[in-house]
Amino acid sequence: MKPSFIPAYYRLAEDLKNQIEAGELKPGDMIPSEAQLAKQYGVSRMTVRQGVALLTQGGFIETVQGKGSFITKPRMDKLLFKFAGGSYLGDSEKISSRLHNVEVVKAGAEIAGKLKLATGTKIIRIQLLLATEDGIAALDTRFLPYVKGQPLLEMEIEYADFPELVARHLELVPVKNHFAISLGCLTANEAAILGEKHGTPALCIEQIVYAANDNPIGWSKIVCPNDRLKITAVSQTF
Amino acid sequence: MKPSFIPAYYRLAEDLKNQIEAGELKPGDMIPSEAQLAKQYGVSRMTVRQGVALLTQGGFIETVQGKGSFITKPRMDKLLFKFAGGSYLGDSEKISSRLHNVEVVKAGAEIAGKLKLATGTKIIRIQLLLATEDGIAALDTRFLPYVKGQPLLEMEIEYADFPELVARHLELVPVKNHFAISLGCLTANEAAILGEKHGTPALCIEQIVYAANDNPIGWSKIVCPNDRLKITAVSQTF
DNA sequence: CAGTGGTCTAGACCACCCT
DNA sequence: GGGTGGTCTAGACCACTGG
Repeated sequence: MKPSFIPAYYRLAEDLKNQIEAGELKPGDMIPSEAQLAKQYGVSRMTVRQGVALLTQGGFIETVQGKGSFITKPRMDKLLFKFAGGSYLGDSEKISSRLHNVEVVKAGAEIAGKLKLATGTKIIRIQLLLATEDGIAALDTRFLPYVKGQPLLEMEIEYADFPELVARHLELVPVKNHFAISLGCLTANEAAILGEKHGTPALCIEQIVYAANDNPIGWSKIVCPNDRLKITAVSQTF
Repeated sequence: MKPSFIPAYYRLAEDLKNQIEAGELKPGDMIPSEAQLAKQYGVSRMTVRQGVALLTQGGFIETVQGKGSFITKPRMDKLLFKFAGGSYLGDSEKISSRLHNVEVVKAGAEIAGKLKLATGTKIIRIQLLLATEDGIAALDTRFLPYVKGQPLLEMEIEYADFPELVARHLELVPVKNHFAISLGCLTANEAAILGEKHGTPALCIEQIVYAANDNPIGWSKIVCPNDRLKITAVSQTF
């Protein structure tokens, strides 16, 4: 309120956070009550609550009505993966993508199922080659419904995120992105492009983009038969 | 304020959220100003702000000082993976783990490096076999520093999360968990246990648990030479 | 300049928890 | 009951944005 370059609630939150990180307050401990903090810092209770809310958001404390606010144990079971760029590949890695081909094809049973379309429906297949400094790392095959009179620009394909690309082509807003990572085998087509044998084991990263109402609007599968792709994540406390 | 089973700020947030989800408010649109909403709902501005804060937290809007609050595009590049149970395996899958062996061994160069210990330091190696209904799926090999006079109970090993186990053994608080997923090959030891050949390609899930000051206190490596393990995630909007 | 969000107050009443 | 957090008010002043 008075003279302070930073908000009072922020100072309060930082103070408590420092106490937690210094170990003065341990998991399970209760922080001072809002009334106490208000008195101690000479601010109103609403201001205290604003500071406490920050800590709650940051996952440092949990508040329980009628009891108090308590220091939490860091959670280790929620992991945040951040994907970047058109290729959705991990973190700090330097990965470049190159367009391999674009074709309009008829949906096979598998793809038709994933995109909830009838078998044989025209769809667009885009294939990108992903490379690190060590050479070609993986193949990204993407499918999206074919929309008549909606040309795809090469520029768009190479530089847009997949959800972004799908959204632009279909003029829809993507709302959900589902990922699955597993060990799989190269299909004949994939093997041919990558210069490997059909059936070679590979890291598979599957991605389905949904619009509203759980309507699938795009499918992507990255296959990597080598160790050049690495997906990393750090636990998050919420 | 008056009689309402649900808080006023919550009603306000729900109203706006519904308008967004119904498409009445599109990405980029500005929501009514706080003053307008206060008047419209007959509540004070602080109450409005509380509701707006909810939407901000939920990732539905972004507020810009001096301009207003605007509907955001859903983010697709942040993915939340949830791991469950001692085996850290994906989602809805039914996976059971069975203790294979526990030994005190001397750290080789690789493990010593990961845990920032001197080569040859005594460490505990725990190996768990993971199985689905279809059979054995993977091998989880865990390493943690050996602490004299701190026995490990089998119960603990089988049922605790790895970070939890490490924490209990070392009497430290784990604060960070780093994951890396890639394609690797079975070591001779892993292959022998799993009944596969040395060098067989496998899905590798590496996990390092850190305490304060980026001090590594545990390392785990899951190897899966088949397709029975699947890691899934859904995009999160923050 | 007017309009917006950002911070803050000094109270109030309520719902919940414990003893 | 007394203590806790949860909600809410009716103002105030500030900082930032835009025309």
